[in-house]
Amino acid sequence: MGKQYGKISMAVIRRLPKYHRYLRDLLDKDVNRISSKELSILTGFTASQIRQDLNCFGEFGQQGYGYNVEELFHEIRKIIGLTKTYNTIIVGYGNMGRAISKYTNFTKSGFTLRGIFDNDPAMIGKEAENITIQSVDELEAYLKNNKVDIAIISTPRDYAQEIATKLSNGGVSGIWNFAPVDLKVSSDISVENVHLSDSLYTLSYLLSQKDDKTEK
Amino acid sequence: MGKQYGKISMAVIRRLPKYHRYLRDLLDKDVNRISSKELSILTGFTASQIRQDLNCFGEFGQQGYGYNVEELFHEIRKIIGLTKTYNTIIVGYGNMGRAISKYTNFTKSGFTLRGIFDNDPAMIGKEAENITIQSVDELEAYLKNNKVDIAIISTPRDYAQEIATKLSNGGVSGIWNFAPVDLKVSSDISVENVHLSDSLYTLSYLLSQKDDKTEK
DNA sequence: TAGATTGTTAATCGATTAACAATC
DNA sequence: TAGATTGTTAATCGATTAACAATC
Repeated sequence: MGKQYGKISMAVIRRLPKYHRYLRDLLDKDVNRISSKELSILTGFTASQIRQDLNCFGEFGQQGYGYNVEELFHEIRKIIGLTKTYNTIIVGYGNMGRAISKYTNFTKSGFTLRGIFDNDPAMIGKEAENITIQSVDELEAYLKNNKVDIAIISTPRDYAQEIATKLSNGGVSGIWNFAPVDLKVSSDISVENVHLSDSLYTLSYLLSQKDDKTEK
Repeated sequence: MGKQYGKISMAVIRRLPKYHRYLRDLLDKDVNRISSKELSILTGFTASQIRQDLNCFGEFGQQGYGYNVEELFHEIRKIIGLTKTYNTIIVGYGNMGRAISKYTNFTKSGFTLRGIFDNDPAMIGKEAENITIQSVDELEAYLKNNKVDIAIISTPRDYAQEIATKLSNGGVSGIWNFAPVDLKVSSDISVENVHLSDSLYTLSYLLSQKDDKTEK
């Protein structure tokens, strides 16, 4: 399932979701065709870059016409892997874990929540999102019996690595990590980090620099 | 407050929080000195890159010795702007807004939550985090009377641009945006996006590519 | 002093942009 | 057909890596 492409740079890969977003919007507005030039105005990428990006995956356009929005949208969905479904679990059901689990967009997109794990005895056994919250102690057994594609780590910082190791040994394919640490896992596992404080700190830096400009 | 530096690339800026993280860990472990070589092992950046990065902001090291951990940590904090405090508000108090507001790390770091806004009548007037939730209708008046450094947008997608415009007109310095849209605001405002679905889609792409490798 | 490691310049690598022939 | 726009190659730009003199 899904085509295997040559070596695609992370820079290109991280632009794919943005193409997806704008193409979906265009589709919602019943736009039929779009040129790389028009798409460049929307996305802020150059037309040249857009054509280069798309050509990593195939020839989706037509000279003199541009791209068919619906067709390109579906191609991008296939490229990203959104035509598949993913068995997902959440480990760490605190504020962030809950917020993620209730983010309906994900389930709608084929990321199906199958399990919730926490270490708080007060929580274990309760229901959330139609799933019974399990103890993290049962995580390893669960992984033996169930194929998990994506595990979401939303535990406190100090538990994250330990959980990641268990997930890694348990054969999980990918980890979506919300804990503020860089996980060490075997190289056959993909880890995507959401480092919120790193993001906020970046904003902090930009603001500090701005202050100075206006002061001088 | 804060030094004004030359043109620093975003690539460098986005590495700063990672330096911050590892230096804090080293400080916690009472490590006194560290060389670019040792730091490269921890962070995964090359030693050369680390020295280049740090030299954008000053000469913090010493030949033959390396860097003093405590000193470098505090320099990085100053560079990022973590020695200041920021008046912060949250607009959109759904699952994500709540999760962010309870993320104690932020308040500890000097990001002080001053206001919460939502458009749900059932919520307005209630207390959360010792703050009375206000109606978004009062946002503009609030901005007239209060200096807001950072506004967090965690509204549904379709409200985000409208809110961003109000924040922009109201003189907010920076926006930390959790809504899955690219906001159009005046160029003197810094916007830092947390596009969760973009992040998940990136992971999805990586998994799709992996599947194929193992199948062939 | 000798060894270690920085700060910094030069070389390399990769990503972005420009240009244009092919063609719808 | 003429105009538009792609796919793709070549040129440029910027970021990373390597090298090394300076010096603690």
